[in-house]
Amino acid sequence: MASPPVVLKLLKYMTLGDRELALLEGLGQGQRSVGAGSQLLDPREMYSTAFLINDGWALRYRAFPDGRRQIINFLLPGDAFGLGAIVLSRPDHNISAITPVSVSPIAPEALLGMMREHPRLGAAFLWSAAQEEAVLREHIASIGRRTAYERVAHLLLELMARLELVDQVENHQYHMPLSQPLLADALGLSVVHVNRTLRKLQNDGLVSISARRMTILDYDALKRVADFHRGFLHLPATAHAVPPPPLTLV
Amino acid sequence: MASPPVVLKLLKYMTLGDRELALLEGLGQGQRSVGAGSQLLDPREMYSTAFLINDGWALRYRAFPDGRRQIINFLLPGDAFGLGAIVLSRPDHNISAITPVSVSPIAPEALLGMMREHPRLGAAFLWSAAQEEAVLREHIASIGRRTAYERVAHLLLELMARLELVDQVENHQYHMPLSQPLLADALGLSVVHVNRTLRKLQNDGLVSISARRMTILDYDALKRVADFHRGFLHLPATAHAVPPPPLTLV
DNA sequence: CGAACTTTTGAATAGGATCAACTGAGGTGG
DNA sequence: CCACCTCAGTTGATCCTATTCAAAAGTTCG
Repeated sequence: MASPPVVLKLLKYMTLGDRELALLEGLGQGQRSVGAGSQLLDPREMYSTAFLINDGWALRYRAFPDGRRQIINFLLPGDAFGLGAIVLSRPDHNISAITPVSVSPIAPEALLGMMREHPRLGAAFLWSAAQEEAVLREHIASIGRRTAYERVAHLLLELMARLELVDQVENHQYHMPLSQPLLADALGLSVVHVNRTLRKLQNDGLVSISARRMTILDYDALKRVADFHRGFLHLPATAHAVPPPPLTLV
Repeated sequence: MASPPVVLKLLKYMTLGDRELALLEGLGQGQRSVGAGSQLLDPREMYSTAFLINDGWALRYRAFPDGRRQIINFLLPGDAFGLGAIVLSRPDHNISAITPVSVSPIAPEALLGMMREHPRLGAAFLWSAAQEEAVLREHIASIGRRTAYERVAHLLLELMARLELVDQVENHQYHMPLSQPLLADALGLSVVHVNRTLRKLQNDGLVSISARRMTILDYDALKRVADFHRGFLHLPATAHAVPPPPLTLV
């Protein structure tokens, strides 16, 4: 069986020993599946347990009383959520499933214990959290100062880079289950404008989209447009357009 | 002598014992001061040590090649920065001092050690980090979906709420050293528009500004305009317009 | 097959940007 | 001591990016 995405991802940061790998795989126990659209986290309920996403996409959003909403970030396989449970009582945002999603619950104390006894694993998780925060920062830069065209370009590259960490990109091509209304709420744009912008990116020959498959046709041009830097993923080796080969297992 | 701001802040989350307080105060050793405009963190240099802000304001920003820039967040007394040093090699953003700033260096390992041996202090720091991330999320919601008027209103309330944590608000009034160009880069607006928006907030009788002093005249109206929720600070007690009294020292 | 949603396009509008100009407050060096 | 520079704040006029409104056509799915 293939490694769960969280293992694939952490291996991009450091090599892990057998014991560490076993522990990580152990986290994947108790998988449960939820359908597209399910609420995974709700501010009206208390935090309880955290989850690791094994498969599928989810989104974190802030809803306004008048119906507006802003998507904070997308959660991909290998990402965790709900870790606020360690120190907070109630979430301040929603998380819901975009596609059918498979998650594994993680007891926050178990995670803390693991981090205490295996500092290298702890560092790997901290790296993952730091990376997520970097994504948030770049998102702020995007909606604050990039034009619509640049914003969309940047998001498409960010998603590709993150999916590469879990080996879900082939030939600059990946499955992208986001509808245009979702993109609009993520990028702070209207649906109409997202549509026109995507169209223009395709007309300009930078990307090609069909049936939820995204193909990056001109990576370098897109990178230039978006001022995209793979460095925000904070990979240990020098980052390139082509992802580094996974580190060898011990 | 008054408690350093980091102590004031963490006491809003939980009571701390004598030993814990002593350790915290110990972090404030080795203060150094830098002038307004100094660079405190630069992506061109490697991460080294982290810092705790004792006094003054700083800002974290992402600079674009063509001169645009986006301010990610403001750092106030009691905030830490540079903790990425624990797991990352190089920052992906800049931090620079807005006012003269006094900082205390913290060796990342010392912090980790303290968290290991004093889990309650560890939880308090995690709370502080979670709070900072909540600010980032709300910032995304702001620039993504709030109008200019709402955005400015929200920022003014956010700053007040955060300054309350370090006892720097009196009578809905606080020192606000941000120029309009800075506000513009933080809110994703042009300077001209920030100016007009601030003017309108004053004409509407919601706030009053003079000589870097911000006075919130109509907290409730402002809160309604901005859809501001004090809950994003994740204070343990129910949050009110008026801050809860500081918890008694053990 | 119909309901609900997504994608797409056109037309009109508006929120905010850009350009330009003037004022005032510090700072600095001759 | 004042000319000169820079930067913050302000206001008017114009432009444009992105929104809103509207409507049609394609998709998905029970």
